[in-house]
Amino acid sequence: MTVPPPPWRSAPRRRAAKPVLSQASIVRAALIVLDDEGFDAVTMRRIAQELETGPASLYAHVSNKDELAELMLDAVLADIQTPEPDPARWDEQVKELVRDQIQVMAAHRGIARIAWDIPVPVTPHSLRLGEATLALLRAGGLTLKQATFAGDALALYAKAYAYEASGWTWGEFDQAEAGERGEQMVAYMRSLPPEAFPNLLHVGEFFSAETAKERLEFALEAFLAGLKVLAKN
Amino acid sequence: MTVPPPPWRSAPRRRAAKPVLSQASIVRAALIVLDDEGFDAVTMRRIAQELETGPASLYAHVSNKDELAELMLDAVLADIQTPEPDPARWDEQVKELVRDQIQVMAAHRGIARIAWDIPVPVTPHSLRLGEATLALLRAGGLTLKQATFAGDALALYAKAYAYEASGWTWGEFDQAEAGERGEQMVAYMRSLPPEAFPNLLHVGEFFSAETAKERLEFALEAFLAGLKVLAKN
DNA sequence: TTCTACTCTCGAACACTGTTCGCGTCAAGT
DNA sequence: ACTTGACGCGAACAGTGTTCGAGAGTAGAA
Repeated sequence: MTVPPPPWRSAPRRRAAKPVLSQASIVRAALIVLDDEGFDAVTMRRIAQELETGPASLYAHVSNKDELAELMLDAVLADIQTPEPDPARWDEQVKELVRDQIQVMAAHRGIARIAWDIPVPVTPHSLRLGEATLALLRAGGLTLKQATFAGDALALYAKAYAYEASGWTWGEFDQAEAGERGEQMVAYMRSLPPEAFPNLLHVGEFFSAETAKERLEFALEAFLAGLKVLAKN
Repeated sequence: MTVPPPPWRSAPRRRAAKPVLSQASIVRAALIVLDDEGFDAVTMRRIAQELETGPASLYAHVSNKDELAELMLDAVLADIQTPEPDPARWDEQVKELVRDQIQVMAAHRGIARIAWDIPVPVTPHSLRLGEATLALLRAGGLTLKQATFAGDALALYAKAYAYEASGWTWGEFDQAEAGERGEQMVAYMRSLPPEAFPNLLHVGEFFSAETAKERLEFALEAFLAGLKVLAKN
């Protein structure tokens, strides 16, 4: 029972009025929803709503939610610049690249979660990052095989770290609740039986959100120091 | 409109006939479903079906699906034995502990995925493992702070590795398809433009499922070598 | 200009999820 | 023997990703 539009009012010509739907615009909208409302809010319906349309419309430009996720990740990774390898400070460059990856993922809370849902990322910027990492590691004197394995481990750790970090700042608790939760954590650990948990007892203070960066730096430093040892054999 | 049971047939007295519902039995059933049919099959309905009941019945013993996930993880971690620290071979002990964690998670494909959904694991066996790791690292001469950070990194990497490994053997493709996918991978990488991806081009062969164990060993060796370097300062 | 062909849009529906409500039934306590 | 309280669970709700097919709009051909 649809009624034709009244002839005295010019037809709104919606098609031209609102920006055309495209893969890029869908990805952009999805990222906006992700940034504003978090991972759980990124549903096909919510994205469609953002574009003032229905969920079915998205499937003309994106075949899957998984594919959309891949596109989102790639769009985010595009912000990372890859350096020219400098053999004199290759280790610092590797660290920098990992830091950049994590920072970019932190800028879009929840993208790390999405990254885990993608089995093998073969998008353009993923490949670019992979190649750049390999080049740096080779500049450090590692064989291709060693570089491959090291790059895999670094990528894995970066994703894991970013995911955990996004959990801290976007679990289900908002910023205010996070601090409270942290203190509860410390208190709980202190309450453990001392004879069974002599070490864990005092760990609470090292585990706050403030030490997150420090934990990252430690892991990077240790791993790269190890790489230098292995490279000499 | 329920009809009373016919009097000539003795009422089945179901309540006593089938094993009583309990938290432990629910966790057991959930793990069976996970092992047999994978992560996606672990739904409240499927678990209930396994126990010959309805989904609502589970909520009397388990408040959440998240809580159930935590219980499942803890049940799996129970299989890991924690060693007495031996300062002479602490590094080998750390490796062994990480390997055990990964192996146990590989035994229940998909449990790694569940592990990521748990923000901060504070179940009994998680704590036991954490304490054991700290003890080993301290035996290696690390300060408590260093040990905490190192343990965090190792736990993160173990979870990440286990998750990726479970993806290879249980993505959406079954065993036969996995090999095919792997070869497609190699072929695709070979087809990349050589001037832009001189290193990635030759990486395919190192990335098969067969080298998974080798990658793990490399990462462990590098990280622990790095820890030894850092411990001396 | 008129008709056709084709692409894009999108309301409605399907099968599925986790979770809650509340009725009924059962087993033990008084 | 009767009450009581806890547990089992059918049905329903709100939400998910995805598909179908009719409709609208545009562009090209006759």
